[in-house]
Amino acid sequence: MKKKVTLKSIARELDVSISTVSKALKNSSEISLDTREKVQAFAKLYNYRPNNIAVSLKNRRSKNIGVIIPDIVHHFFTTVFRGIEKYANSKGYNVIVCVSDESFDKEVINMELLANGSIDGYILSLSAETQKKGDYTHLREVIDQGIPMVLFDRVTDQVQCDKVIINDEEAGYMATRKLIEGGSKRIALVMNDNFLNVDVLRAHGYYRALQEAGLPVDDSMVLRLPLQFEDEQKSEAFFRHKEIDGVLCVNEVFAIRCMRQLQKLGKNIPEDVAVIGFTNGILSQFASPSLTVVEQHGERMGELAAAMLIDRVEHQTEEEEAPFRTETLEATLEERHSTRQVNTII
Amino acid sequence: MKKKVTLKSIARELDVSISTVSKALKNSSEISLDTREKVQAFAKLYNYRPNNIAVSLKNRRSKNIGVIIPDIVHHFFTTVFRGIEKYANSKGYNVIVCVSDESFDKEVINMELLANGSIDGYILSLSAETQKKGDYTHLREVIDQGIPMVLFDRVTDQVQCDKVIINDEEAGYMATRKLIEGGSKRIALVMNDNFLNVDVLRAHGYYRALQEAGLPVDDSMVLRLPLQFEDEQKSEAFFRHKEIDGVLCVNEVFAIRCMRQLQKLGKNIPEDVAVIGFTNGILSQFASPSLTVVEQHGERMGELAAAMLIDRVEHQTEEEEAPFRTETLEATLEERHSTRQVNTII
DNA sequence: AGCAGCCACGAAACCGTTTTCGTGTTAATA
DNA sequence: TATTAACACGAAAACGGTTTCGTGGCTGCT
Repeated sequence: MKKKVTLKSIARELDVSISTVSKALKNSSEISLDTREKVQAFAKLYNYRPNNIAVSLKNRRSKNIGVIIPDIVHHFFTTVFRGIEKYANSKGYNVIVCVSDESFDKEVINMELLANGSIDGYILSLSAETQKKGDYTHLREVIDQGIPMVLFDRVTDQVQCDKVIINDEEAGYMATRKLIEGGSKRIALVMNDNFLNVDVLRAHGYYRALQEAGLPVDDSMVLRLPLQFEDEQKSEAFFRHKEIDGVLCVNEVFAIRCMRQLQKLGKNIPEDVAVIGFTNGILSQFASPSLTVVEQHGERMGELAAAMLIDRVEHQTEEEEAPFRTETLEATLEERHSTRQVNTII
Repeated sequence: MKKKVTLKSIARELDVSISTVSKALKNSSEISLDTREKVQAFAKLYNYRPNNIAVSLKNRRSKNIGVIIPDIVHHFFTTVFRGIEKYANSKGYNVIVCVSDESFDKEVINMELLANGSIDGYILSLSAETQKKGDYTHLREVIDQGIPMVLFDRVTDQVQCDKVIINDEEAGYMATRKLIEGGSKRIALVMNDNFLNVDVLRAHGYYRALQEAGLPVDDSMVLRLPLQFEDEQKSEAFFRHKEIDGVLCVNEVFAIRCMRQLQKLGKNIPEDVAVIGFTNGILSQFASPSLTVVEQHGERMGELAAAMLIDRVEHQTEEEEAPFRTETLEATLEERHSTRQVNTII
């Protein structure tokens, strides 16, 4: 193992001072051309690279951003992550990822782990447990310490910071409208039983569309499932005993599983029952029939979150900060074959 | 924005020296109980947290590990990542992720970005371009600098370091055997055209199984597709003009797309054509018919890679290092409905 | 010759820790 | 009473950079 080449070692070899080496490598005009060239040549030869940690300590900037997400084996979050990583890298930042695993405690621990100097700011999406619990003190503490933070997707208005979301209420409305326009009258909603804010908003949109269309709003048409959809019987019973001709699901996996169960019960999709899910993942494309979904534009979401965070990190001043922003992306409907075409003959 | 509380600020407030504070917080017996309690109480009150960067600089350990993967929106890699993250976190390490995007240049850049102090070691899977190019100097440089590295899945024997792989040749053999035992005689292989080492090994296993069963080994039965499967026509033509009763695909997406195309051509799966893929992802579970796959045990792979890396990081000495290890996990066959049962009546 | 001013460089502080090595005070011992 | 050991703490170096400020030597001008 070769010993590291540092400013000090270069200075020693070349019999100049450390400061001279440092300046020479930065091509400072303070140093004579002769010395500059000599130092630079030597540095190149021995493959000198400044120590990131030392630089970080000196300018109190790590050039790292911390990303905390509930799950990593998950299409939407990886998509967002890709956007974050892409943008961050282009600005010279690295990304440290922590997975909260939908657990409040892990979220807190992960935040603390990163809180002290490791990162310049956070990008995070709340864990299900955190949203259920409604305890956001760990977020506030971090913000109070002056560490910038951007919340995305699963956000809360209990915390003041920058946020990036999609128009979930409108998206839920739009998707439900789509089902109604396709002729569905008895539309079920399948959501998590974990009180995710996004689910609540999507449900609002769903209710609004039903009301507007004069359709009955019936809470028994709402199926609440645990995050992992373990409860096969519950959903099976639901679909068996309900007369349903449309289903809106808050994610892709729910949608696919519902389609399977409906098909097992002899229903044709989309003829008997039309289905729409959220998240335009690989599953939706390859399902049969392919699934109509609400595209959440995860990658743009990630880029935007990273841009907002880095902007704030780099313009941090002692004076009052710029006001917090909430950017809302427009969800779009990706029509495939699990829904019927709009009935133009009314 | 509150100013950070540091050892220095605590020392100033309590009118003791920095060293006393440092020792008191570590509960050193060198410091009187009185002072210890006083300092600890003060630190707790003001929520003191040691600066990670300073600690890193001091002990030349960042407690970060760098993970470089070709893609993040990808079931297998996220699964491995989950294993890495889980293990690393349990040992107090954070994980910095960089995505090479299957590009050689990005792989090199990412490695350099992390090379100087940011991380204590790398875990990486080679990009397709790197494997095609066969240029591994960037890896050797890093290893020469004494930074530990663990390669997983897409590895090369051109580089001496720890590795974690599955028995790809054997897995390819086993999967092909499965098809043969189900009665398939004309078995196609669908692989990447990018010379991934894993593909080559799986192909070897495929050939071996064919030969052993006395089936013709015909190179025209091998379909090579670009990484993203953009070439719909090529595969369509392949399946249209070949008489095929079994397909082995080197990944899940290939398998699903092949199934779709075969179904479009009026083939029944598994009756007319049996299909096996690699990667036990969400897609395989929900496809119709559900896909028989080779389970690669990504999460265990990640854990193992992290364990090997951290072990090496923490036992780094000036003397000669422990010899490099290559750990091989056993792939297993996850049987679902895209294959026929073994024909017991011979 | 005297002075200003520039050039090229070095000393030193600083970022926030850890850790070694003193050192002054007190109590115990001869 | 003198010596010593234990105790409790502080000074300072070190990790590897950046940056400010100072300074010696030289040039050019009057």
